[in-house]
Amino acid sequence: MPELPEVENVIRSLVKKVSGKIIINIEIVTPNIIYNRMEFKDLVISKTIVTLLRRGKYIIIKLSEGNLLIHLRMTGKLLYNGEVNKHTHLRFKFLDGDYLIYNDVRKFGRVSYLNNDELEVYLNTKVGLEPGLMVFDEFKDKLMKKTGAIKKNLLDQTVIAGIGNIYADEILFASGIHPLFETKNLLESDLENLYNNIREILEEATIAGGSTIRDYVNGEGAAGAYQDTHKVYGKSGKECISCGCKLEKIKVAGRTSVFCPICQRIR
DNA sequence: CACTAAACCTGGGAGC
DNA sequence: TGCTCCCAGGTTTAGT
Repeated sequence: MPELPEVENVIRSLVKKVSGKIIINIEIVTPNIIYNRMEFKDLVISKTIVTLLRRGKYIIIKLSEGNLLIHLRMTGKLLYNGEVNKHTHLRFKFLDGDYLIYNDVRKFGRVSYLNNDELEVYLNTKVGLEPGLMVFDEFKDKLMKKTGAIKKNLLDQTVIAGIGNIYADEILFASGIHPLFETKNLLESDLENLYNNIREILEEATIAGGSTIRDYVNGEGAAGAYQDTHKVYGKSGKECISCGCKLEKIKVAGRTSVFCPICQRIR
């Protein structure tokens, strides 16, 4: 489900609500969701939530000691005082009676406890450039070290963090680049277009509350609106808004990719 | 080393 | 109505 704009909206919707809350109990319905499940309760109960941060698609809940690292994968949701149902796998109860639940239809998401050193090591090895903070030269250097198709490299979280299947397709369309275009053949002008579109599209999507295709809602249960702005994602067979020809669908790096064969020609 | 397929799961939609 | 098949905002691991 969630890519950078969605994860960012989860955090923005929750940070004021849960900061300062003291965790007094955790109901673990589905232990598989948690990595260090044996010690998890002992490590987390009685800690206070300091704040929420995002790195790529990861949610970091900073505690008075240590951190919760959460990845929502496809259908994970963090909900503040949300509805407990058969997809609720985790429930953090606070001293004041409020609570935070982790719901996930497909159970792909993961939650773990990491101390500050472990968190830093993990993020440094797994998570690449932050789109809103990266400068052009580091973006170019890191991307041009990769081989193969540009779409595969945009989805590589160790290069740029936070781009998923929706925004990769939207970014490539906005940049006029075919998803199978070889990264090594990108021109300087292509790189500039990509850099600008990555930042602009993710920022606009974040402001719109993210994209809700099916499941996504923020921490208060509110859907996003950016799906109304999508130009290619999920629109195979429809007309290109720019040239009017039919959008096509191919598989790249195992993911469905929609593009305009005229506006995104392989040069 | 690089790329692909399978695995992890459940549910919605299309087609029959 | 109901069954089967395909597909899904992601990542890791096993296999070629």
